[in-house]
Amino acid sequence: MRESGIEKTGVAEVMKAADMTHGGFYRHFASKDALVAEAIRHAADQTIGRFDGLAGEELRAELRGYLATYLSTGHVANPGIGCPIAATAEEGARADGDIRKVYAEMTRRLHGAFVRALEDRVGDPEGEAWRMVATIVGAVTVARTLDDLDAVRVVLKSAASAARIPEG
Amino acid sequence: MRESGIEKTGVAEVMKAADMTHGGFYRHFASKDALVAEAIRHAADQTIGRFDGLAGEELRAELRGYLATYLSTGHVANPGIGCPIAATAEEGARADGDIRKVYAEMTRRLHGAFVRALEDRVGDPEGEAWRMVATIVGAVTVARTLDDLDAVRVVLKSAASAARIPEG
DNA sequence: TGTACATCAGTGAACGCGCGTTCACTGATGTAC
DNA sequence: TGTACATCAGTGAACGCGCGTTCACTGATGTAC
Repeated sequence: MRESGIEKTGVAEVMKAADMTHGGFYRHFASKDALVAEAIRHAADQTIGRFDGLAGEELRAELRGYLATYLSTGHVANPGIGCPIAATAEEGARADGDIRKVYAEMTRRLHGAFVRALEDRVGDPEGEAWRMVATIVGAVTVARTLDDLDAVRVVLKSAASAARIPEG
Repeated sequence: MRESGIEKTGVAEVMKAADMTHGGFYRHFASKDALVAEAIRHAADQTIGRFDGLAGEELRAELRGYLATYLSTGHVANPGIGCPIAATAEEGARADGDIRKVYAEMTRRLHGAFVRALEDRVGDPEGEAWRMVATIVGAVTVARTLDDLDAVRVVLKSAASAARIPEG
């Protein structure tokens, strides 16, 4: 879904990836929307769940690694295994019901990790965390529209220098 | 298309909006993809074409107004009349051919306006311009996933203080 | 241990629907003489 | 000025296709006695 878009990913395709026929799908999910909500939740767990329960320097170290990977050409080229916000937020924002909620939770979860990492380090952790989240999501979104790898690198580099976790 | 997504906007719907039946569509466009390319080009002209040919303080004043509108709750709530990058970049990045090119051009066009406005004002106009573009696109993208207007305001405010055109 | 039965994940065909695209046709407009 | 014809935007029905969803059925598994 991150790779081809939520809309374009069919139930049959998902079931085929699990080596099954599409008929059995409704033994597991009430609807395609239920699958989408679950899939986004799962993608969020995989990509930003690693900050849950972390704090202090441990959290900051984890976030520094995260930022380096996030702002890489590999992430730009491979939305399928990357951040679900950068890959599908526009589609998610158009949805309603459960899916809408899952997106709001996911964004808040990522923001929350930055807030915890910045507490006692900057004057306005909430605002500073939002600025960082906006910068990295925007950088990858914008970079993915470009067709020139050199330009992609410049975008990522300037975002990286603008979104840093203060040192120890 | 900005409001409902490119994929979800049908040829029949477009023709109906023009008070016609869908059959006549192909007298005007070779395919739906051709319409999409043209529509995005048009949306880009409408929203960021206003910087073409401007320079110096005139350009900076125009950009300051643009930033104020861009980072507003109105823009977050109304993708249909807002920035095509923030509304459809994820879909555009998945496309190929002409559509892909239109997106790359549009992003470069917005970036170019910021570069011209920052020349002789900052050390690294290219990088600084990319940082600003990433920040505002990311802020609106992220804000649209949120379901709480107060949180939206915080996101926009911190992006606004991070993306400023230097005075005078 | 062996038999009868209930459960339920998975199958595969079928459904209704909306989509992009095609096409024979209409009818208004403009040009040639 | 009037007539014959070409052009072409727009109509509306039809097409093939892929989609989400339903459903009667299968067959393996587990439980009760």
